[in-house]
Amino acid sequence: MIQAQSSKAAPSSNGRGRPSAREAMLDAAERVVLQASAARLTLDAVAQEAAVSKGGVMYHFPSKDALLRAMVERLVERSIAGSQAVADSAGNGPGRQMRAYVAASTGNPLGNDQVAASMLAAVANDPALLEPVREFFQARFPKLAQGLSLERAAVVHLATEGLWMMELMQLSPFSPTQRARVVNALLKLTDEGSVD
Amino acid sequence: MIQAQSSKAAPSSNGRGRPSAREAMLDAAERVVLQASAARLTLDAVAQEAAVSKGGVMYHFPSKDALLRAMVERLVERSIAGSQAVADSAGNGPGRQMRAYVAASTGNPLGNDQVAASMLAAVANDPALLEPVREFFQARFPKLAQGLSLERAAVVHLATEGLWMMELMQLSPFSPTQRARVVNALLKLTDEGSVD
DNA sequence: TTTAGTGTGCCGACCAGTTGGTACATTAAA
DNA sequence: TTTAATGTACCAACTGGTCGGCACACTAAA
Repeated sequence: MIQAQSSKAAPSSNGRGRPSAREAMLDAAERVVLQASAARLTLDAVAQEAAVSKGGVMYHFPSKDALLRAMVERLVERSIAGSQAVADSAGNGPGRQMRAYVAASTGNPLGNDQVAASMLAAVANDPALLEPVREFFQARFPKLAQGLSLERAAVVHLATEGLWMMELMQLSPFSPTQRARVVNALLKLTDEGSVD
Repeated sequence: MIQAQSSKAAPSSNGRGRPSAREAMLDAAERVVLQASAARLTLDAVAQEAAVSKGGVMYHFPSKDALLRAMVERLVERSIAGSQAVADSAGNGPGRQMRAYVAASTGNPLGNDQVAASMLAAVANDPALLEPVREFFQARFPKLAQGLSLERAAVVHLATEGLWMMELMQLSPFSPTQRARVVNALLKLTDEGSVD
């Protein structure tokens, strides 16, 4: 989807510097989803994974719904930040934004997995929770499409997200070599005018 | 993903003619997922939606896992059938298979919703359940790609699946008009050699 | 033709474990 | 001492699953 922050030096601080147990709990929640399943994302499981009692979890997230909303919120924030980083590092030539996005999205699969976990947990429990993600997508697409035709931009965007989602569900039919060729083709497609 | 059978005249019969309550229960399960969420797919909910007692559900599906596996199994069967129908209706020219697939996948969203519901239930509860789907994908891609370069075929395939998945999660940033243009572009891309 | 038996499909009560959530005690820092 | 942060104990509701029974169709012996 969108690459996360470098994820190591990233935010273990809560607003004003203190290392946040809250963040650790959200991380734990994502781990539960990735290592087990969205259905096993229970408050108990999060507490155990975060090495905290359930009371500790309930303090930061007064309900499971609140936990899920926080997961989505954080994933959107990360996505916005990552998206911004991508935007900054890329120039303004036609297709530059899209190219950087493709590179980032098809790159580190680890950071993306966490994003995926949160999304999965959200859809599984209540699809309406994805509303913020929807807004993010709608806001981002025009930026990515800069300098490209709608068609070209959409195809590249959809294919990139499609690849990500299929790999998330481990449904991708491509070998590593094939995958590399496909990613390359996507990058080439960000050159408006290129034949293939 | 792949369009289902015409879904009306479809199979309400169980092997040898008798209208199958089993199928009705699978339908009910999909409805629960679509109208509520994957997390609310409980045996009780299925029973209620199918207007049957829980014992009735347990008779046909000795465990929840069995129910989920049956959902996946049916979705794959339907997909194979739909895929076959598409293959038959399309010619053998380069890209014909892919074009028919794109048309079918972006066409009736209703049949696809049911497929989506089953997939969602599966990933949410146990991603390993998707194995049959994975096999289906791997077997189908080469057929769809007939007459196309790997790159071209992959991009169209991924974009089509991406569009489907994003719409499933209601994340698509496109207006109906835009969507039509995008689908059109995908269809055009099945003409190897076309610029865009 | 009756009748006893047999298998299928489903019901409904029950059970033990889990789940989200509450209430309150406890601790440690400011 | 207050207050943020966490632990402990508990609960009602729900969950997946078991079990005995029941109605019906069908068969086969009487």
